[in-house]
Amino acid sequence: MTSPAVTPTCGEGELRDLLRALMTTIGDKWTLAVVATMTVGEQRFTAILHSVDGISHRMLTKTLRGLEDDGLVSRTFHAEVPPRVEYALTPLGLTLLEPLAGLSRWVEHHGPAVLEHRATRQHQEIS
Amino acid sequence: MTSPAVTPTCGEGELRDLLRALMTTIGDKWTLAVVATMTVGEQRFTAILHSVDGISHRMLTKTLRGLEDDGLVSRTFHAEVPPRVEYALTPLGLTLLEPLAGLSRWVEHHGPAVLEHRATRQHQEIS
DNA sequence: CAGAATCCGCGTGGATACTG
DNA sequence: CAGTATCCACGCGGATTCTG
Repeated sequence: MTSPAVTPTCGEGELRDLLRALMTTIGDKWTLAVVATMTVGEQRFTAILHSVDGISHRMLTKTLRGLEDDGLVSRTFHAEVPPRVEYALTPLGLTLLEPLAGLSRWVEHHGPAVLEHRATRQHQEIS
Repeated sequence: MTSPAVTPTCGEGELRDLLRALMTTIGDKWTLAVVATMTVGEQRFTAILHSVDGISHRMLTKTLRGLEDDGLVSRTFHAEVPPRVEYALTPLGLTLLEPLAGLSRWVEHHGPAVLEHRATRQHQEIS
């Protein structure tokens, strides 16, 4: 058959463009890991820094800025000494977890198959 | 509350790592658009090239290579003159459309809200 | 403790030209 | 028509340093 019955929601270029814009955001190197870490609740900067493991100081700041700009994460600054900043998923951010879980399930089921395909690539890599 | 009830599937670092690896793939600049285009059925190289609009010759090749390596897209080469190559989503590739549609729905509902947040960013950009 | 600023290497992606 | 190869610019991301 030349026309599969599967027709996902994306039909117009507008939506596809917006979709890709957000995918680029959450698909970047650290955003996903940070969001995953924050599902456990409000976290301090250094707590996230240590949880994510591998993320640099600077990248965590940038990632959180991005999430904050998107309205997915709230930032609460406590002007104490020493200063304390708490981050948490906003209601909007929480809604993202559902489709994200769907993707996660797909990875659980088909991820290994993808990796096998990558390993046994047909067009062998040049010597 | 400090511990939301939402606990997505991702709990272990293993899965989160794999998830991010695949997110990076499908979240890259063109993969999503190409997959979306290919939901309509088997396509020739140039057909996709014109459908995606904005993608360069070279990037389409690389993107298709990636999808092929992942086993999401099949490549059929017809040794004729002129040569003809047809690409189609594999069964595995088709399974990806479901979670992708979930994400697409999220973007439909909450995407505009995200864009508004981006526009009215709290920490004003320095003059 | 949180984060802004600087420097820099590297990968990505665009334009172009060449092959089969 | 489909794909590869080369060149090059830009932005991401790491390491480091400095401030409140």
